[in-house]
Amino acid sequence: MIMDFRRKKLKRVRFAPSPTGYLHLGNARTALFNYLFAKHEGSTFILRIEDTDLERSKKEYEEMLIEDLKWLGIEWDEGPDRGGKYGPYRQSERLDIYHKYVDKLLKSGDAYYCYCTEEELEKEREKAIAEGRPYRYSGKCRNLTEEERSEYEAKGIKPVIRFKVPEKTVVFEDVIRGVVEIDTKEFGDFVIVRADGMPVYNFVVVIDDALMEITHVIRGEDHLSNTPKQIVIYEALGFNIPTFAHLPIILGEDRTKLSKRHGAVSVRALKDEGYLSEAVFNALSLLGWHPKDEKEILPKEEIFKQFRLEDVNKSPAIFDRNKLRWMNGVYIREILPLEEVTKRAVEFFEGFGYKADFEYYKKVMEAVRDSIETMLDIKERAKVFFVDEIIFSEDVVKEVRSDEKFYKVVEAFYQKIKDKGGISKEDFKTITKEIQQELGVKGKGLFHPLRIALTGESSGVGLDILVEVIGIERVKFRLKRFLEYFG
RNA sequence: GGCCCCAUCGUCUAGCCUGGCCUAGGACACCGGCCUUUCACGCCGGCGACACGGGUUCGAAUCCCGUUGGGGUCACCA
Repeated sequence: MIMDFRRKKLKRVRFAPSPTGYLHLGNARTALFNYLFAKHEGSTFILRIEDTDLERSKKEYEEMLIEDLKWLGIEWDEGPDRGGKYGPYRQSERLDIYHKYVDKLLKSGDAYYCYCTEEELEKEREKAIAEGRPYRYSGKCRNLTEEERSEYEAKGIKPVIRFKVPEKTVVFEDVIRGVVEIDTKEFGDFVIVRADGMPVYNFVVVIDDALMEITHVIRGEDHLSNTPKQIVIYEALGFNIPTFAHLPIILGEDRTKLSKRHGAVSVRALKDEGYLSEAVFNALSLLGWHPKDEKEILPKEEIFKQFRLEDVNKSPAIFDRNKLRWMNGVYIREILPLEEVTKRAVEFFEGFGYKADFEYYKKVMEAVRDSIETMLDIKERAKVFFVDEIIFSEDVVKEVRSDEKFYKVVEAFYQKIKDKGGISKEDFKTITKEIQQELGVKGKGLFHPLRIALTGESSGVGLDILVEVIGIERVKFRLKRFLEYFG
């Protein structure tokens, strides 16, 4: 029994963004797949902030990252905002830890000081490119004598620290890509500590993943070529090597890696454009992965249940906005309860200057939710519930004038309601039935004039609902305006 | 350019490992129709793909080789 318990060691995964901008969809998908894996396996999910690039990292970005992740519905067990046994979870706060391991590598001879200046290296690099061969660091400073070192120091050159890469072929098995083999000749001795003393990504990521006891490193395919660099460090330090899973990257419509230049591809932008987090969550989980049956609208629990890393496909995917739009529409009209969609819609109503109380918003949402796909669509679709000053376009004027029944229909309707104190959907139906019989108009011939009179538009929500929601006084007001305008 | 990865409708994908059930399935988009006395939702139908060329095999989307195309990566960024 005790053995059994020990064997069931919890898996630990992490999402490690650098706070250099908004959370974009590529990273969001990586975070999501880590989260899905954690949920499926019952493992621990860690958020770690990779802010060793002092130039680009900003505290504000970290806060936005956390906000966006939470909005998406991704939760972590340990992180900079909530602590945990393996903290701190911000790399800028772990510098002393890194330096301990740098010293260790220096002592064991696995790392060395390098005094080559950036200018020198740049020259070498240019030369290599000119000669058509790939650039690798020459290893010039690998075996400096104490005298040579003191000479450089005396000149005031601040050294970087490089890892002494052993000559070998690194082999590892990636959960998604299978066996990957890369020769260390491909990269050569790389920098692990900058001249300013700040350690570099490929080094710190190893220390953190090892110390935080990460068992599965799930990240974007763009890190595939970094993996052997990291493995040689794991080996030099005697750490356990985690299991790797490199996700296919997400491409923009031009088939290159998704980035800022592809326009609004941050989750923040999606949120502002009126997408629901549930829909984004659902759509993102279908990029590179798919459930066993053909149902695509899936509640989170179902995704947790079915998600398996082994089922993630290898080919990159282009993010399909159209499908997200459609899916968002499904969530708006079918999945979320009316009360909930209305809550989400409030800020948009207010943003459009459509002022009303929650109950009114709810009625409007009930009327329009079948015909909108994002909250931004509310602006056009719900306008008729808020704006009484209708402007008749030239085309409308022409149309009304050219059809004598047009005016008559509206007038007849007005006559029937002008003394009423209220109007319901049913009232509307009865009245239109009467007009149908009296004037001999039906279908479009009947509804179109009323729609124009009440909204100025030739399409929109069901009129029976419209009149009920805006109420008798506003109906009278709008009809009277029409009649006066064309009378 | 070196190295690595990928390759099914326009897009997301099922099938590929364990060849025959594939006349290649689903979804979005698009087109047409039905429902609705108006709008929308919904329903039904249509269009549309195994990158190419060689093998292997009785049989290949599925296995092998090559070609082409696309992508990633080559920092004192992450």
